[in-house]
Amino acid sequence: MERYDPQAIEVKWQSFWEKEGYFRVTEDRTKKKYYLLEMFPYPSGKIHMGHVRNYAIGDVVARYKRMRGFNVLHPMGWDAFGMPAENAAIENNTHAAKWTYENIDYMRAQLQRMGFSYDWDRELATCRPEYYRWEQLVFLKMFKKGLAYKKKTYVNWCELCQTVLANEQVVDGCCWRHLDQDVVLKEMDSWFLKITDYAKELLEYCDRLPGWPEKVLTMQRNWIGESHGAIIRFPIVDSDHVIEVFTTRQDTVFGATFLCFAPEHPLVKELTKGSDKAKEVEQFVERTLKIDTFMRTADFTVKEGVFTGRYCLNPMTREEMPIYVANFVLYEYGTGAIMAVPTHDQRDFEFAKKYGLSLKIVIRPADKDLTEEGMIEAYVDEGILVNSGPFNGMPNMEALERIADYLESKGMGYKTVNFRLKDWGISRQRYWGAPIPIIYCPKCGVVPVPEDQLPVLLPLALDLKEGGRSPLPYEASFYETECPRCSGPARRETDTMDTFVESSWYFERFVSPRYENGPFDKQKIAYWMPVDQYIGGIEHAIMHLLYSRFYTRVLRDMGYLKIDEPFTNLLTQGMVCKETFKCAEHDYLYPEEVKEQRCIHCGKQIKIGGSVKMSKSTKNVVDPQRLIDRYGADTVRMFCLFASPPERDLEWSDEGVEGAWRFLNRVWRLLIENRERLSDVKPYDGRVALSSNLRDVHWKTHQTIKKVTEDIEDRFHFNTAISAIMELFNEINQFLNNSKEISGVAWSVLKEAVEPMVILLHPVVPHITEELWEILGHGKSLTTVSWPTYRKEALEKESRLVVIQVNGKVRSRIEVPVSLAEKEIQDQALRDKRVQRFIGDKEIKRVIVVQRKLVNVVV
RNA sequence: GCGAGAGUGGCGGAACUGGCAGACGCACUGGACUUAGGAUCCAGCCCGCAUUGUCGGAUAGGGGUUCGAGUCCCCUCUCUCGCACCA
Repeated sequence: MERYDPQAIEVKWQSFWEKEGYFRVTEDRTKKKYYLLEMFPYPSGKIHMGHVRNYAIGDVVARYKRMRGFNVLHPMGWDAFGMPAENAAIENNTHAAKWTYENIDYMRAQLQRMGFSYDWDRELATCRPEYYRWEQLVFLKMFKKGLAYKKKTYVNWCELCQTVLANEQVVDGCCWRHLDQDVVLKEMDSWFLKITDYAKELLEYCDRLPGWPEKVLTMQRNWIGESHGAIIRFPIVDSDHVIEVFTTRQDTVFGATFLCFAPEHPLVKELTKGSDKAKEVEQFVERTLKIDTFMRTADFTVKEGVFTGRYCLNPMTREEMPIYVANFVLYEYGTGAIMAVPTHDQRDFEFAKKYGLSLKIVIRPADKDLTEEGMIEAYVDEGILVNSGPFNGMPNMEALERIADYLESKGMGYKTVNFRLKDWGISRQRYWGAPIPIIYCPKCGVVPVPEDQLPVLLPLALDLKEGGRSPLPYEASFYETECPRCSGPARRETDTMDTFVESSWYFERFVSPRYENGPFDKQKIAYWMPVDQYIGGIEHAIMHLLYSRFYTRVLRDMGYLKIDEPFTNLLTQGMVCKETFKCAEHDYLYPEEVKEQRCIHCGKQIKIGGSVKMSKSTKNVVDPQRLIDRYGADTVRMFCLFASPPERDLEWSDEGVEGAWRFLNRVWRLLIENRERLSDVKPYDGRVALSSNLRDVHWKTHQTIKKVTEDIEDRFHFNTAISAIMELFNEINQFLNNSKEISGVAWSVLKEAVEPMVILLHPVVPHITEELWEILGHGKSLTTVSWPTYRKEALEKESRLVVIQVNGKVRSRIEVPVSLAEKEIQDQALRDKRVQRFIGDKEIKRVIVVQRKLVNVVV
């Protein structure tokens, strides 16, 4: 008998599909389009299990939709700019570009070996000028519309490296390359994209994305963080300055007794300049800024601050309020300053207690009395206004509105909506990224590179400087240029763009990846966009998806496309996890470093850790390549899909892979052993009456088609779809094993079961099914075969099992005809011997009958 | 810390709308076949039992709603993801 030889079969069909060009698509108006996209990978070296899982999920959907008659766009490309290339260049003494392109070649071959049905003609890499030139163009257009602007910001800086550090390069407040070197915050001029202009729309459209998981939408809503409130102006004593604060509690303004600045606030320096407080304040600011923001502002962190020596006036009471700098105030949120109402805000209360600042109650609860002296925490609930001049006696919810109106009428402030969302900082002081197309001219200032001079090429003949510094600011041939306006000597921007910019529009470039007259061909974009189904890791739930939604709107407002949202449906898949091995001496160990629960280096007993996301740092990775070599791509695909539903984390199990392998072998054997008989008959057509065994096979066949179709179509639960196919297989197999002689009718029923089984399996394990389909005597490739449909008549059964409970506990089961009336079922249930035993002589209080399912007798 | 999720046998998971808890697979145990088995086939497999019963208990822990809760509500615990320069 022919053995199942996945290596031979898989390569055979991969080259067949490629030769026939089955997955290359063009705009075909006779078919419904379906744009399926998985998040493109960063070319880090070789594919990992996370990729395999993500793309296996996508490939099932792509192949399924094709079989349902859709014109499926399924592209793949590379998110090719980024920091790991720079790190690898330093470590391996190579060039970021060389490293990246080699990785791409290797990983492309791996993806092809997995049999994913991509249209490879559309492949793109974001590090190619043909790609990033359009990003530069869009940047220029954004600059001209005021959507790209520069402002000061703070970055992590290592004095030894003389470079900016990414958050992940900061370890416990120190540089990752110099663990004894404190990271300092350095002020820097950076480019920002004005995503806040779209905050309102991005928020509102969260309600119009029914195809997205609710948890992702909730996270996005919270991230955007809309809050309604007011800006209130506090004039500074002995100064022309007015401090604006944002508050959602303008109802408490009469109780504001001091004011706090965020440490970064520029007015802090100005107000203390030359005063005796200057030094103390500066030291506090410096100390505070070293602590990262979320530790600094955590609830449990002690509220700290320093008095600036200056005062401002409460615009309502005209009383003087001391001005502080406080650790819990965020510069990035609101105006970077707050009015402190210690009686009605817990943080303000703690701060006031610590520094002996005055308290003034302005809201009184209905049910109890409050006194300033007796307060042990802030009163933050609703109540009636007191000590608030004309607003006394007003419920605070009403006062919110009325006080805002009053402030507005007196010019002391205005109602406003504030968002937590900040503008998107895109400047990176890095080499391996897309250059920002701006020129600085001593005479003309900030000048955009003329569009006809694009792209600003990233010079490839450069190496990273000491400490990983970008060579761009040191490379005269790059930065020296002439001003496009005055032709005088000028300097290029040497910052590159955040790689999130590339991934914010690649899905739009895929519709016309070689188009040379603009970022995309409008006709094609009109046909393909939006993406019907986007699939990727849950870790991108906020930033990547929000940036993409923003960027798509920017392109819309520039007239490039007419859609609002890029992704109609979203599937967020969980991580691939595995247990870890840890040795007391040698830290994390690879599985091959463990022998009989001991470390092979020192012989110490190892500790088996809980299952966490596969990663190099915890050494719990499984290399997909090894599995492909051993079992073939089909087995790997099957395991990834079978082990858990996509949105949950996947628990890695080598034994589970073995199980998938065995199942494919069983399917293979069943067909090979019966190939002659199966190819000789026609599938059962429903005309001849069947014996009960055969009727079960027939029923199971149609039941399985229904179940698998619904599992894939409605909820992407491939694990249960595969289970259902396994059940059908078991049914067929058992029939074959239990029958001494198999009639012609039986063979036809078996064929009616086996063929859909092969087709249903095809999206999951495309190679083996193609081979089996051929063995069954079919000429055409399975990729062109339609998805099977089930016959309703085949699913009808004449009787039904009804569960009988007494007081909610199952006590008996009866078979009843489907047509039996509710009353009849109830009677039959009550007559049941076992039920009677449990009822005994107790009184029947109530009987609940659920049609065709259950009877509950309450006694 | 804040925001969002998740928790079911030895393990991965199933139970989709509140209606038989544990489908399917793995591991394990016993048997068959075999020169051999890490191949294959058959059977068993949540826990408990001084009543082996279509008995009792059991879906992280505690409480509630309901004729009925893994599923809905409240509290607690644990784990995971995101937190704006990793992608």
